[in-house]
Amino acid sequence: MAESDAKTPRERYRAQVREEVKKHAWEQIATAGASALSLNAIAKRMGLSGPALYRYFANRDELITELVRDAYRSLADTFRARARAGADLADLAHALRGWALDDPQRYLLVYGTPVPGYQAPPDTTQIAAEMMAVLLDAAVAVEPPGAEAAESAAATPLDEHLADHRAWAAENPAPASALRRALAFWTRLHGVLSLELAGHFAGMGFDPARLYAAEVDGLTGR
Amino acid sequence: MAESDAKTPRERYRAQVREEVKKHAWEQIATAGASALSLNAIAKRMGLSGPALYRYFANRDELITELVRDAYRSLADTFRARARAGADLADLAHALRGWALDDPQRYLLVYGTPVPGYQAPPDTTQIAAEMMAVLLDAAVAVEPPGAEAAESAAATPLDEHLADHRAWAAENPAPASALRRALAFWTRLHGVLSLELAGHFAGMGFDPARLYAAEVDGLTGR
DNA sequence: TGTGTTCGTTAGAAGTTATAACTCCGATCT
DNA sequence: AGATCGGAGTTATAACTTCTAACGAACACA
Repeated sequence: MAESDAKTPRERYRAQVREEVKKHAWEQIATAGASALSLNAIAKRMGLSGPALYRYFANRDELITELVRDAYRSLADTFRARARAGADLADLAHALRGWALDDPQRYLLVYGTPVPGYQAPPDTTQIAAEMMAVLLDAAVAVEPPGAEAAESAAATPLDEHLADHRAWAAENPAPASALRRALAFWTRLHGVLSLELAGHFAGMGFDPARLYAAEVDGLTGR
Repeated sequence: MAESDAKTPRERYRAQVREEVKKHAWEQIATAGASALSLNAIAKRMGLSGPALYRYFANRDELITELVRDAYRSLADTFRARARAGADLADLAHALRGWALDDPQRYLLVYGTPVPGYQAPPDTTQIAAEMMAVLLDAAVAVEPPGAEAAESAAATPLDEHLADHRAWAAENPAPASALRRALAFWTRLHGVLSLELAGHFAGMGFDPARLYAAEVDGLTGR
């Protein structure tokens, strides 16, 4: 959708084909995972011959990177939309779970196993930073009021460390306890989600949603 | 190591070659990830011709499954060894992190992105159950004494759910609060570890080890 | 010493990504 | 309108991959 605002008819057509390629790629990924993504198969399903796709994507990696980018954007968009609608930390957690379960492979494309040498393109880390900013604001909102001045609850060792290493918080003046909460939100919920999506809870008998909800409760002040 | 106790010389040789194949496979995985594992490349490095390896592994999947099995066993062994040496929950957490950082791709082979249709072989889920048993015992050990009878701390909604869905705890009579603690141990530490190994903390400025330590502190009763 | 199993080989089928060279259509410029 | 130039799609091809089939040679064992 982002690159469909083109001037020339050629660019319009080009953007449309790229979009169609990505659509087929997502379908393929959803059923067989990203590692099984085949440019040839996509081309054939589109009625094209293999090498034709190289007019639109330099190589397989570029296509996958583009999919990762779109996935990141999708998650950041839902986060931002929810935040604008007044969502609190618990709402964001619920949105995250919904987004993940809606298309597990999309979640795993973002947060799953990377290839060893892979370096995320700068704009995706930019998007990730935006998401953390939204998360951080929500984390600040649930901090007990008046905590900023006195740092009411005793600062943990992690708090002290984060107070000195807050590069990722940019210019957000959130107290260290909020940084810690935002970080825990991310890692704990990802912990439950990724194990659930990978099927590691299968056969254990309990409901992952309850475990998730319990972590959310713990994160939002019980 | 497990299958090297063979009778006939042929079986000895066979087991030795299988072991060497796996050794090369691990090297390849460590540098390029599991998705880039090439039977052909392994054969050439061993001075063999491609199809020769099919005498030892039915196909690529069987080799990878075997590697996953070995990884599981390795993790379960270090857990069990530590537990036997009197390790508490914090020690187990430390061992887990060491094991993961020692060979990130090995950790990701166990807990990383699976292919959609993949069903873990029964014996690996068996090994996973053993690990949970060790974890559960350690979780029971840090429960406040006298909790079993009165369930001292108020039972959370998750506790009630786990009390009714404790299939994975087998015949372990641990209180629900211990089940919850063991589960949180697993998901929270995996959350930090997997994001760290996947490089999602890169550029954020803080030290993942501190975050990990903080989660361990929270898990072991502060 | 003979016999049969197993190992390793080459050949080949059916995939994959990716490049090169060529045709052809369409948009733009004169 | 007509020539031209760029981009789309084609086929052919190279270099990979997994995996099967058929063959020869080596080795253990009776």
